[in-house]
Amino acid sequence: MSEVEKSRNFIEQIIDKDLAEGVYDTVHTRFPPEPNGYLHIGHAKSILLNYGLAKEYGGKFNMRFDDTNPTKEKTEFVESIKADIQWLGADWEDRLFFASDYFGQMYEAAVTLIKKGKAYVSDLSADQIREYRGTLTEPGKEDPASERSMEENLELFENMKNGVYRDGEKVLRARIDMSSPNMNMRDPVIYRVAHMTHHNTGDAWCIYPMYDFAHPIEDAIEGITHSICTLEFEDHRPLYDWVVKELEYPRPPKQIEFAKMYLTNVVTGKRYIKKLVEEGIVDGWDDPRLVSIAALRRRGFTPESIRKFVDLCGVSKSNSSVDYAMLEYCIREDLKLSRPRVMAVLDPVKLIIDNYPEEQTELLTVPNNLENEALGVREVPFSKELYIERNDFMEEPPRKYFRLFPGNEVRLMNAYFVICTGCVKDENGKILEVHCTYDPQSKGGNSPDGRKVKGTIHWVPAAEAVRVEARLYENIIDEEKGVYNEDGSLNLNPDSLQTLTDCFVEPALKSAKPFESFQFVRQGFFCVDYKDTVMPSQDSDGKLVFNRIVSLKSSYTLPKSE
RNA sequence: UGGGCUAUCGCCAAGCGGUAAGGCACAGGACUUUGACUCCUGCACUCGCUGGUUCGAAUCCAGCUAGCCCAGCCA
Repeated sequence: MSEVEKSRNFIEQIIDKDLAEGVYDTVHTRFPPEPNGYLHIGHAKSILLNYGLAKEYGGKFNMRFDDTNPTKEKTEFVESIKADIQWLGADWEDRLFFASDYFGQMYEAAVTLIKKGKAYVSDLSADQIREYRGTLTEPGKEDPASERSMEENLELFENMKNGVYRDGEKVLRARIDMSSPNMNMRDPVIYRVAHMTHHNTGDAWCIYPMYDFAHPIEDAIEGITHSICTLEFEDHRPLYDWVVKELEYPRPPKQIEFAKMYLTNVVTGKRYIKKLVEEGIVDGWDDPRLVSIAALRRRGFTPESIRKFVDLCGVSKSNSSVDYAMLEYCIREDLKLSRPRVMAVLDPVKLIIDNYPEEQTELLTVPNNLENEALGVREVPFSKELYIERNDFMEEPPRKYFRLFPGNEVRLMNAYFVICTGCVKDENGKILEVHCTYDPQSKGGNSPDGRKVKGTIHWVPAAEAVRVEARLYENIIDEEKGVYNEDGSLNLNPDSLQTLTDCFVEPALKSAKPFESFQFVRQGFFCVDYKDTVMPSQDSDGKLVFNRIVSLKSSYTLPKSE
């Protein structure tokens, strides 16, 4: 009766302690993307982690665009990022912020540092700064400008703001320690000159704060308690702490780092994806073979499945790569009880019931999902000519094959028992049609005399079935060789997309909507592709396209015989 | 080679001095209106290595080894 208590991850343990010791009396998190691209599965972990923590502790979660570098940011990404996060179910309520809205406060903060003698304007070029910074093993040298008077620094910084200098001519540096073993502490640049139009502030500013200076201020302004980021920022934490300390924020936020999540055998790098898109190998950043949030959505993953996945993966500080099978498991789990289980024939061959009345069609009422009655029932027409899966018939069956072969009786799912009587082939031996006779007493799939059949196969009515396109997607990268070949070209799996154009689904699916998912008996889970689908209607043929989300676990192949 | 971080089953991941949770994957078996699903069962005498402390260590100490990150006026 008592469930095993779920172990608390290391971040929860830190928060528990902070709360217990009164360091904070609430939990306030945030997700701070730079609007310079689309979100992928890795971001989902960060989003859901931050949102989940806020919810768990009854705190708040902010959405904030970290737009401090106008050279890389665009408004179009702001909208797509918001849409993805909403789809995932992370609710920022009325707390949507832009770092650029704090530029005024950041400027004042910089002035404060200058007045405290903790920042100075440097005349060094980017190259010189690099040179003066030293190397990993050698300490850096003092900036010649580091001893400038406070008054002069104030004037110079104001000039920077007023546009007297060209890009790169002057920067503001924090005065910390040029010989620190931590490169980030060697008088980091905190403000640079950039004459550029910002997507949010336009031309109001020509100086922009650097991440290391801006981020802690953003967090402090918003009252963030736990500023969660990824491992590569660990070395920046001393600088983060330095900023909030020098600026004397009362209850400064605390930075906590966790390991990014990687998925095995999928491409996540923006560079690679850009190349795939440019070369026309994928049809955009939402191509179902990719793992951007939009791609996963298009392929048919549900927000619930992503949430479950992130939850299952856990949080830690060790770099890891999660098996793609875990993601597949999560979507199967979600869909198998929540979506109808319908019949689709991907590789059709005609089945003719010789003793079934020529002109007769009956409507069979079948359950949508045996394990979830709430999903109701639907009607499927049944008549003399049907389509069945080509591999559901074998003229000479191997051992343990218990579907259709001459003389064998099987059940047509939800319909009747049929006994196979043979097949018709063309001159090349290709099977054109399979013949059988049915038992009228076995309607619904059970015989009154109680006899059993070993096999049950799925079918669609030949006349009424809807012709559709099915796409079977695989991960685009070959798991053996990696992303690149030796000559630098991308190493692509040529079978990453298989399109089957001659498929049939039950007529009930004619009204399927974009993003709607179904479980196709023995074929796996499919989702209507919103991008390519043209809904069939009475006056047009239309086009219904299904993307396979994930296949069933080996139900498609015969078990190996001993 | 300076600094920071990480190392527990094929993949994630608990564990925080008292004698290795759980999930995915995998393998058997039962069940089944599809062989899926479901249900059982199995799956680390061992925690990167080597020493030490202790009645007792994956957990503490020391020394190694391996991997990741840092020398943007990116975030």
